[in-house]
Amino acid sequence: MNNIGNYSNILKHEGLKNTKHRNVILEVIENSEQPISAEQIFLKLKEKKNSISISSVYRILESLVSKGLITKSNITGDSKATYEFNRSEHKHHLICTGCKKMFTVDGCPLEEYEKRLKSTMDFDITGHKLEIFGLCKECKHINK
Amino acid sequence: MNNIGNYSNILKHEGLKNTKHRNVILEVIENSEQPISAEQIFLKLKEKKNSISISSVYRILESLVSKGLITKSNITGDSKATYEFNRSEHKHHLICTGCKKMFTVDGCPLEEYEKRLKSTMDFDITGHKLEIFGLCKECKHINK
DNA sequence: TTAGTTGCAAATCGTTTGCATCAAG
DNA sequence: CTTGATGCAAACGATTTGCAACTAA
Repeated sequence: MNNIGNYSNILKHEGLKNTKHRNVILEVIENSEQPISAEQIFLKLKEKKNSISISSVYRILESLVSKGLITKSNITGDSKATYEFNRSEHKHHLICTGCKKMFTVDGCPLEEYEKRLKSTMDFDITGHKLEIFGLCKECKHINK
Repeated sequence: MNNIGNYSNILKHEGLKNTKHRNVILEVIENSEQPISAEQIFLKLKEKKNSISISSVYRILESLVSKGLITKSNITGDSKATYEFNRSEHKHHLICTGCKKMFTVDGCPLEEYEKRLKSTMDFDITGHKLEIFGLCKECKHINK
């Protein structure tokens, strides 16, 4: 619950105009427990009586990604992209293949490994995507 | 260069009919150095004078994925899905954000980590996707 | 013979774009 | 005022689907 609806400093710092839509979208993404799709954002704004067109959602998301404020992924296996707030802490997600819920896990097991790769492969590593699949506490018992 | 065009045993074992198309597609995927898209497969078959419709390519890919013979990912960042042969060895890819080439690295740094997660999160892990981004030997000098 | 497989064209889905209008700086 | 932001509808690319013809088992 940070930045209650006020991201103007951040936006100004990135050279983006401070519009209501950008503020609300940043708020929605920052306060979302899970990575969220463009359509889900669009619907959230509708709930909040903040009418916006879906194309503007996409355009805003693109600009926020390009400024590094949020991150885009295509992880769920289906075709929709999802977006998440760029926090300093490094997190990954457990994705339940049963109920499709995502669970966040703190920390990242890859730091050492990446250092090793950097020297053995002569490859400058700038980032990674890691998603772990399985069955959550509840779904493992349902035995589908 | 395994299974030179003959995957009939594998297909029979999975309860899939042994058609020429399925054989050639499996061959193309198994012998591809990198994850390959549906369209690339379609074009490869054309080269090989094995005319097929793009919709059949998608249908075959879907059935091979569901049988666990190949794996589908949406990793490249753009919207196309890619497919790779399911080998027993576990491999990941370095993706160069400069030239978009992929480099395969053997081994996987996650086995221990997953065991730990399994106990701390009460989550049965069945798999994961890991892709590492950066700049390859050549592109890091270009300094874009 | 028959259930599974294919090609084709049309449909769908997520996303992007052109353009005229509008609003923030 | 000027540049960037928006809404709308149309365009787009990747993938899916309905249906009739076909073919492996």
